[in-house]
Amino acid sequence: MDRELLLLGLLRRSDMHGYQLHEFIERDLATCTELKKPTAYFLLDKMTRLGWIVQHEEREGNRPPRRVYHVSAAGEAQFQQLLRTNLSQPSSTRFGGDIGLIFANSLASADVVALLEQRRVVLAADLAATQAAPAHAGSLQLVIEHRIIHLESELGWLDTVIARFTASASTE
Amino acid sequence: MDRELLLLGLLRRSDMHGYQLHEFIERDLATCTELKKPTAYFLLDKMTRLGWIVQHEEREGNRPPRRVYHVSAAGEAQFQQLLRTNLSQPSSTRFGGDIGLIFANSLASADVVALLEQRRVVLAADLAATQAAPAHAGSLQLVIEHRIIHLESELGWLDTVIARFTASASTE
DNA sequence: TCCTGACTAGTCAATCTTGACTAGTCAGGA
DNA sequence: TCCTGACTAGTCAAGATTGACTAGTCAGGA
Repeated sequence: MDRELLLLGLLRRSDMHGYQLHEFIERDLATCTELKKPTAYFLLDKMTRLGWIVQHEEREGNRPPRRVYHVSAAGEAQFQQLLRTNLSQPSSTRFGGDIGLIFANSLASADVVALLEQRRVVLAADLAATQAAPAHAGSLQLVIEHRIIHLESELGWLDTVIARFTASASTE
Repeated sequence: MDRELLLLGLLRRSDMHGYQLHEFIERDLATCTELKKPTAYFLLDKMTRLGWIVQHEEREGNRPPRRVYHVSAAGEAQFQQLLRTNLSQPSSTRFGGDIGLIFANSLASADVVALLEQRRVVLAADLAATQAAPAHAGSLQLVIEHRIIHLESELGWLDTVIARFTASASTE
């Protein structure tokens, strides 16, 4: 339901059409969520069926008409509900990268170390890029900081993992 | 592809049937991944089509026959490939819980604080439960530790967020 | 003027995921 | 013996997600 919350929250600020929503999310919110174009349209259609938003055609110049979405009263109520749920419940995170570690003993420890070093480089670059990002206004600042803290934590953990495999590589 | 890696990795250890795989994942690997029953069967069918695994019927007593899966040579190669990719590339994490924070200014700061306190309680309980888990053997130990470190980091971050909203609540 | 490449706006088919269901087996009590 | 509830094994249809595609607009150069 996070994506529905996101769309409602953006539409609540100002009416938009689908493409505009998608662009905004890909450009400005890429750090905290992903929302492909067809998914955005799918969700907008679903929310229209549920009566959370209403759409109307709009025509600008001689460009083809666009569907502009507007949050209804029911949608506003839903937004409040979704927002409270989102804030009060932690979203459980699963680390796909841990699955490889479960099977790491299929490889020589030296190989595992080499592969994890690669992972480390990408992670460190991601952290550096996030830290270098310009200080954003208000609410997005929290998201950026969250990301930085998370990536720092990941790097620290990864280093302990690498250290362990390095140790076992020397005794093989 | 993480789920394919997981299934291949488990089947490589010993042949299993679908239900058995699902049970094992739900019971022992719930901390690091989720894999619903129909998804497991879907992926097993797909991997069979791709030639990564082969299935054969097996009958025990007068129970209904079961399909037992076995990793083929092509599947073994694929496993190595997927494992190396998984280890060398960090899996980018998205925090659905951050979406609510983007719109937190729609609520009174005092309300946000109350909601985040709830989130904190659940998170702390999760951490306590994970720390209390019995020390697992070898590779799963890494996953548990990862989870603990992550949850500690999340709690620390959440506390700074709560502090900020508490501060702004007092000036409203 | 005409062409090219970029931008806008959205659709489609294929794939993936899941809640709810079916259907057989078995152990233990009434 | 018969019934109930739990376990085993898997299916189905509905819903969600995405890569690849379509089709119109527009600016700028040849």
